[in-house]
Amino acid sequence: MQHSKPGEPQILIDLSTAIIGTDGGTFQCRLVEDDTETKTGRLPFGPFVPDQHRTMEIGLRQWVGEQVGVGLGHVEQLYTFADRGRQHTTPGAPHVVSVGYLALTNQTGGQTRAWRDIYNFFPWEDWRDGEPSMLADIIYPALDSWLARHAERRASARLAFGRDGLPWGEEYVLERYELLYEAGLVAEAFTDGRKNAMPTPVVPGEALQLDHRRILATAVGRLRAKLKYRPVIFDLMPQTFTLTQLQHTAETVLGVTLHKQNFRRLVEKSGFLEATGKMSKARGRPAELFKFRHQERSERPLAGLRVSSGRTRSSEA
Amino acid sequence: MQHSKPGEPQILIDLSTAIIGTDGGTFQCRLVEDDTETKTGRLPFGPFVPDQHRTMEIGLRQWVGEQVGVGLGHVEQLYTFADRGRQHTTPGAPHVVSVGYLALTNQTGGQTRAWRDIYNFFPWEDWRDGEPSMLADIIYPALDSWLARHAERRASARLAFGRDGLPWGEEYVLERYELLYEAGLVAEAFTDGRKNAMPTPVVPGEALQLDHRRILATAVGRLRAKLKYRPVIFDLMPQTFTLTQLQHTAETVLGVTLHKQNFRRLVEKSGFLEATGKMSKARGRPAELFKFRHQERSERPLAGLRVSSGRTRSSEA
DNA sequence: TGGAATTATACTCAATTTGAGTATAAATAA
DNA sequence: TTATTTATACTCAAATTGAGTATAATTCCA
Repeated sequence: MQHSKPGEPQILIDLSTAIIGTDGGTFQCRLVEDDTETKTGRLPFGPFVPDQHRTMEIGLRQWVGEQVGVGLGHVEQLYTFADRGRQHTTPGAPHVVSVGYLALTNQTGGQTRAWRDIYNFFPWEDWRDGEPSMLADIIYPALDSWLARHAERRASARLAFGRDGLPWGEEYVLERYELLYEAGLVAEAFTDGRKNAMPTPVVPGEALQLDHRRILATAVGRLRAKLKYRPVIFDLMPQTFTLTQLQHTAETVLGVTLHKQNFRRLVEKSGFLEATGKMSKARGRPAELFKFRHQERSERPLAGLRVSSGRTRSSEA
Repeated sequence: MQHSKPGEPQILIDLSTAIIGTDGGTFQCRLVEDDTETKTGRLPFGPFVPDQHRTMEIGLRQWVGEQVGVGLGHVEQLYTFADRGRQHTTPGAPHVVSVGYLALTNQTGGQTRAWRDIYNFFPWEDWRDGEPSMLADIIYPALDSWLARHAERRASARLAFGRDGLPWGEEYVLERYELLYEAGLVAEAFTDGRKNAMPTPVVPGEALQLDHRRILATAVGRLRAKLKYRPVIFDLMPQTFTLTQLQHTAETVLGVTLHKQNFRRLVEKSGFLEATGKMSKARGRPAELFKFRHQERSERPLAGLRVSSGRTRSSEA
């Protein structure tokens, strides 16, 4: 069990963070604008330097602090990606492993253009107006022709995309992206030099540098799953908010619409909310402003936020 | 964003795997016997060598294959640990980061003594005979005296150990172990040189080398959580099994007892089981032998295996 | 040989949770 | 002052869950 011999290429670890927030119905991720030749964006990231950073999370906070100026709420490690051929591809260079993190913030911002709508990168994930037509029009035909040659992936595709009567599971974001990558239908498959990749991406959706779209997919999938059993949604909210604002945030993250009255019932009995007595002023009847009870955070697992979808936005009109 | 400069110590990545199985009511983990000076065991592990291993999972399978001879079912990456002071502590040596994996097997074995009962390492996690008395006798007093000096960890401790009327959440295995470590009550805290650590471990439970008990705690916590929403339990079962055997496996993993009739109902309607028509022969009335329907694996998320505990073993008598 | 003990399985029933509404209240906009 | 918009309260049936009771099919052993 020798470790590495002198001649072997070094391993470097990159910490890459998907900083996620919402802003009035848009689902945002903080990107860093690079002046590289490629026009694609990237996540804030930087090397993990063990001598300077006692833990990876400390390193992450340093890079985020240097590259981005937002306060972070919940921070969580996602996954460590090390597949050859999906990171830096310069031959002979040290091998780079990336450790992906998810960080939540309630400070998304208009000030810079660095906040991008996450559904730009995964347009098939937004079902708030019903099933995106690109699924039936573009994705399913392309996927099916690939599945014809790769029958062993059929079951995964059924589950991931909820086909043949299976339900769409909003948390399978990574599984869907990975299938599209394997099938050669997204831009990164071509960039990474996969044999079956199409030179022009078949599926709509903007690419990111390196494996950052994969990390972002992992982040979104994890966040969607976590929303259902932990009170992380409050890290995306301002100090006080109405129940409708809270619901819109949940809908934005999950990419589906929810039944209003049932959402109310769920969230009210969860015990996480405290009425402030103040009222919001907007168009219709004013709504009560609530705030998150911090003491409760660690007590209850927030059983709820089960997805029981309401009507879609379009059918609501 | 320079990567590493020439003089900096190298980073090495270790792949460490908790191989978990069950055998007639015992919850087992495969350890490797080392002839080091310490008498503590370790998980199978080895370095990740990017030039030889296209992915980390390939590397893992190589190390497991070389050190252990079992077939693996479900394999899943757990977490990447890099805290300074909790891995190899030789000063000046390259910094080692460990990527922990969980692997399930149905081939645990009497042949070697390398299979150890997981509850040896976490005796407070086994509630099948009711709440272990060491909690009230040893752990809570010691923890409380530490919490008196660390009020900021009070809320985490309440949640992790289910105190003041909160329920015991069987999946918080890692959170409990980490609190005991932070409080200096387990052997590794002393080995790692934490200031508040007791020279003799206060809390019962065998230690492992390096941070392997932490990785094992992560594995058990993840497995317990996953059991409730994915059909991973079948990776621990032999080809055919009775419903009671299945229930015993679930109870062994979760560390609690379950209500028999309701467990039946849950698992029968899940659609994962196929009756074989054969019968088991044992003491009482023969039970039907079932097998896992592989085609179903990817279809249903196995909503169930909610923990609704039955009577404890002791009160059953 | 014939209970007693042991284990498996079927079925019941009340309490709770969920899904999908209807009804009504309190504002603004025209 | 009436339509529109949004918020909130309440209802009701279906499904799920928690906790049993009842009964069937074996082996153990006196």
